[in-house]
Amino acid sequence: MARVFKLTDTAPQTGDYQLDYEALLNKQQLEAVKTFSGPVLCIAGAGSGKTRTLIYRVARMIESGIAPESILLLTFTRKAARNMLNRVAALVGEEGRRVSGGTYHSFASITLRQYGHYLGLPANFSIIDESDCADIINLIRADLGLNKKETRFPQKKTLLDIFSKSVNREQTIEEIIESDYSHFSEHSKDIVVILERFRSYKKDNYLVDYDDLLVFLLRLLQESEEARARINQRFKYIMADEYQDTNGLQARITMLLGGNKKNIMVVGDDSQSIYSFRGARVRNIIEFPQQFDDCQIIKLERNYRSTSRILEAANSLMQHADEGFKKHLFTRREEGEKPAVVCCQDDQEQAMFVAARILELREQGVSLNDMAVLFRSSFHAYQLELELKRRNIPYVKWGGFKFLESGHLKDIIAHMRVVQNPYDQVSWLRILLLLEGIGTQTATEIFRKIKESDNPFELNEIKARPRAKEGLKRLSETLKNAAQLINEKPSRLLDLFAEYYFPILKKRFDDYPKRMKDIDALAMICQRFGDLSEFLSEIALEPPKDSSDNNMIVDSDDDEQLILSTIHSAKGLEWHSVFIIHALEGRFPSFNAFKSEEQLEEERRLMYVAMTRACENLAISYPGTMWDPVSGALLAKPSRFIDESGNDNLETWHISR
DNA sequence: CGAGGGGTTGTTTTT
DNA sequence: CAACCCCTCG
Repeated sequence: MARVFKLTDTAPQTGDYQLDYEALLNKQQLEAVKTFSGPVLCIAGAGSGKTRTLIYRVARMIESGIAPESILLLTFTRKAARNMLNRVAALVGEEGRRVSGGTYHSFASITLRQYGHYLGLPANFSIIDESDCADIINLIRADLGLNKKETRFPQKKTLLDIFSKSVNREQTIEEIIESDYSHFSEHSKDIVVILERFRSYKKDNYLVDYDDLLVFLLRLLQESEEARARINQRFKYIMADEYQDTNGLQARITMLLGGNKKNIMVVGDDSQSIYSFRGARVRNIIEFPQQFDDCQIIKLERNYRSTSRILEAANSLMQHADEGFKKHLFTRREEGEKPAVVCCQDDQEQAMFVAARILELREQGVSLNDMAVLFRSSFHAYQLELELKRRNIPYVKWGGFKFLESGHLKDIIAHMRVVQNPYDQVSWLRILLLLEGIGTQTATEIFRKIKESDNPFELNEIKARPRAKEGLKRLSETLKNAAQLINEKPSRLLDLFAEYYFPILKKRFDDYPKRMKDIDALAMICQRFGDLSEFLSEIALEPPKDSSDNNMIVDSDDDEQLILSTIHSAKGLEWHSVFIIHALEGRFPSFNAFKSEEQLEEERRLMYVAMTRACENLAISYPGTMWDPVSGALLAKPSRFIDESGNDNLETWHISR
């Protein structure tokens, strides 16, 4: 009898672990945790303890003697990464902090600073965010005279969307225009010209945008064998979370990071893929195993989160979906209450219902922190926000609004950028336009002079109208002072500019006290950084957008707060009680999704994500009728997803006044 | 050329 | 409720 001897390079499993993995995990979770080598696909249904599994896997690796630095954990948000590293540290101690991790974008940023020279990219490149890109595109468009066309020409934001889709979906500009923006097809030549100018602008100014980060990282791994070898040397175990939301570039990056050993574990759930609008491909996770001959597939189907009533409704919804991996979530939790379906008269009544029900639950002892209201798009919550304010219910809103996108903070940051890079055109224009007596013409003219000058902060000689003199002088003085502080902590610079900016703020905005508080909050964040360029690139990469990042943007005297969130931002989280509002055809599913079957599928998965956030209580509500100003239609049909969740699984509630 | 008023527009979702 | 466009006045 021949014996097949299986070679593994897994550390000895002698059982001398500090943690009792067998007792702490279920069978499937344990299997995922114990398998270190080779490719592994872990299909983790909603609430199945995915994060727990990842954390214990890292813990066990470290306990087995694997160097924490050689483990790379790629997650979707930096918040998730930080959260995970904290939990690992709580399990195995400080060693856990040495695990490498972050988003694909932040990983790209760090790696490119180190190895970018292999591509001819200088280490001090600046990362620019979306609105920076939009500003640059605006400059180019004006320069080309394309802003004064008789026929409708796409807005800067739309142009940026087209460029970004083209990168992330790996299609040509023409293809994107044809499929998504066919009404602009007559302009496709001009759009391509703008893209070319945009690219060379970024190259000349050492600017890198979000999409470039991925493109350059992939190129680095593909083209420089030396860089790839060094990176593979460093990272021996790759784990990627939320793999269903990766795009083609990210998938190839993951494969290349795996090197020859292919110690790659990807975790995700094809039913929760909700980012195809920015190029995510469910295919990545579905076809993952086919790229290897020895891929292990582990499914986590036991749900620990929701009551069985909620789970039944969610399962029923997904029976209408075109699923990749068949799975059926089950729970051993109690039955619980049926999810409620609440038909309200209109938007206003819905807001009143949600607010009143929240207060009722609050009376019953549910903390506001354990409740959340979820919606498809952030503006769906406007009415509710008014109602909550009226009733003094404290809340925080996630998604939509971005802290750093507000004008006053961008102004401050523009000043800091100019100190870092005195030839940054977009920032110069921005700060010059703030001055009295200076408009676009003068500002452009001044910048031309600055570009040729050896002493860019010397503005006193510049010719401008008399009323602009005073402002220019003050700006010039401040910038010269700032230049002295360039190697100090960036918060000193920020303080300097905050003082300089205050009179401008006061004149420009009536609500300046509120905006001043934002600037203070930014100063708070800034204190964490020791170096100007570090601050500027971090802030571009992950705009801190809510108080949950311990950024203290919200007054901390309310320790109990209700969460309002877009479903996208609610990913991975859970609450005792969840409200889903505006479940109305045209809102959710959104009008924009009626165009194609795939987009409707994605809306359904979005509803699935929303429903599975709830542990005990779920209420789905909709206004009976509502006027939609965009389409000019009267929306009056409840969302198809309510029916699909199964009438037997739901309980209808009526409102009485 | 700049400032300020007024009207219009159109809003998915995020790194 | 923005951001944007267009207009008029100084």
